[in-house]
Amino acid sequence: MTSPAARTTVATIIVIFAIAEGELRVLLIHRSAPPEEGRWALPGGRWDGSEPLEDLAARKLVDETGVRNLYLEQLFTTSGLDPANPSIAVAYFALVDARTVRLRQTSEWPPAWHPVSDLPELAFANNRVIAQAVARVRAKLDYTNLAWGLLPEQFTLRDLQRTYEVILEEPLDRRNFRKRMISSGLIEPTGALQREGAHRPAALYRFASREPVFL
Amino acid sequence: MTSPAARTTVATIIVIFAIAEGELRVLLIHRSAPPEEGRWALPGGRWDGSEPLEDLAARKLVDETGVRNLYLEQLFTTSGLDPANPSIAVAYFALVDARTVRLRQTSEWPPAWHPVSDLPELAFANNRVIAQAVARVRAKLDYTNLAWGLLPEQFTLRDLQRTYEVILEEPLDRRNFRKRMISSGLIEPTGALQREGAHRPAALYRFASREPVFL
DNA sequence: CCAAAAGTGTTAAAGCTACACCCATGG
DNA sequence: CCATGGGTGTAGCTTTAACACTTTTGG
Repeated sequence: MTSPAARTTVATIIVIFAIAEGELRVLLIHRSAPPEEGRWALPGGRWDGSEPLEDLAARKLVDETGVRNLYLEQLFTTSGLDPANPSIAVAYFALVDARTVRLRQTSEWPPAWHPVSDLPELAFANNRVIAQAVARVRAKLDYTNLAWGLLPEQFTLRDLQRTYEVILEEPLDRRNFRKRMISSGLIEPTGALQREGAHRPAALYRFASREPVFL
Repeated sequence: MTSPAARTTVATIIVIFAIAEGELRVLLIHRSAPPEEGRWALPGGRWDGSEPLEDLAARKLVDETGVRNLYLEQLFTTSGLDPANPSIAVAYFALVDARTVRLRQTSEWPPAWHPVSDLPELAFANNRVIAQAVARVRAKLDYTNLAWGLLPEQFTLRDLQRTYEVILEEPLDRRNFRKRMISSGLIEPTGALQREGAHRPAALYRFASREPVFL
C-alpha cells in the first residue's frame, strides 16, 4: 500500500524488440516479487537522479541483453501506471539483433522473448506501451534507417526484406523493395558475397550510416 | 539515502503556439524570481502526483491563455534541464487560436508572444524544446488534422492555406492546396459564405473532426 | 467600371505497382 | 543436371507539380 511519505518515483521502462523465427518479439521479465507478482512486465529501473534518463535506459538495455550502442528512442511518459503511489514512467524502445543477445541468466526476474502478436496480460498497463512502440517502429520503418538496429553489420537484401515484412506484417515485392532500398541511399554494398546453400551467392550490404537518418 | 535537498522534482512545460500577424509565435513567461531570474522561459508547473500529467499540462494551458479543449500533445521528457538538482521535465505542445486567447494579466511572470524565428536565449535549455516542437508540428501538418487547433470553428481556404504557409515557411500553390485539402476529407464546407471587402465572398469550411486524425 | 480576392482544369513529370525470366551455385 | 534462391527491366497507373483565366462582389 501507499506509504505516508508518498514520494514520487521516476522510472524508465524499455520495450526491447528483436526478430527471431520470423516473428517480432519483445523482451519481458517475470516479476517474482510484489507488486504484480507472477506477471510478466517490461524491464526497467528506478531513476535516482544521478544520470540522464537515457543513460539509465541504455544501461538497463545492456543489463538485460548484453548489447550496447543499439537503436534507442524515447516513446512517451505516463503517470499513474502504478495506481498505488505517484509515479512517472518514461518509456523507451530499442531494437536489437537477436543473434548477439545474451540474456541475463537469473532465477529471479527471468527474462524471455514473447511474440508481440501473442502477449500475456502484462503488469502496469504495459500492453498499451508495447502497442505504441510497435506502431512507432512500423511508421518509422518507411522513412528512416532504424532497421539497422535489428540486423548484423552485414546482411543480404533478403534479410532486410524479411525484417521489413515481419514488422509490417505484409509481403513486399522483391524487385521493388530492392530498387527502393538501393536508391534510397540508406544502404550500400560491401562488395562481399554470402555463399551458403546450393544457389547463387547473395551480395552483402551495410547501412550507410548507423546514426538515425530521416528521408 | 538521498539527501533531503535532492528531492526529485517533476514538472511539465508547455510550448503554446499561435499564429499572429503572419508569424508562428510561442508564449513565454518572464521569470521574475530565481533561478534564471530575468530570463524568458516556457510556462509550466510542478507536478504533485495528484493528477495525470496531461491534466496538469492542460490546466497550465488554461491558466495562461484562458482556452481549453485545444490541441495538446506530449513531446518528450528530459532530465537535467535544471542543473541544480535532479529534475524531470515532461514537455507538451499546444496549438491555440490567437483570437480567442486572453493572456493572464500579472506583473509577476508576465506572459508574452514571441516569434519562433527570433527567440531570446531562454532559461533551462528551452530553445531546444521549442525547436523540437516546431519540427513536430511541421511534420504532422502534412498527414494529420492538427491545424484545427490554430483556427476558429469556421475558416476560409485562404485562412487555412496561410496557416500552412506560416508553419512550413514556404508558399503553396493555391489550386493544388485546395484540391488536396478538399479531397483529403479532413475539412468540409459549412455552406456559409464569408463576405468581406470588395470582392467575391469566400466559402467557409470546418474540420470534419476535431479529434486527431491521421491520413 | 474598376480593384480585389475567390474559384476552377489540364498537362507533363515523377513515382509506384505489378509482373516473369535468366543466373550462379552446391550437391 | 537439377533444385534453390539471387538478380534484373518494363509498361500502366497514380500522384504530384506547374501554370492563367474567369467570377463575384463593394465601392
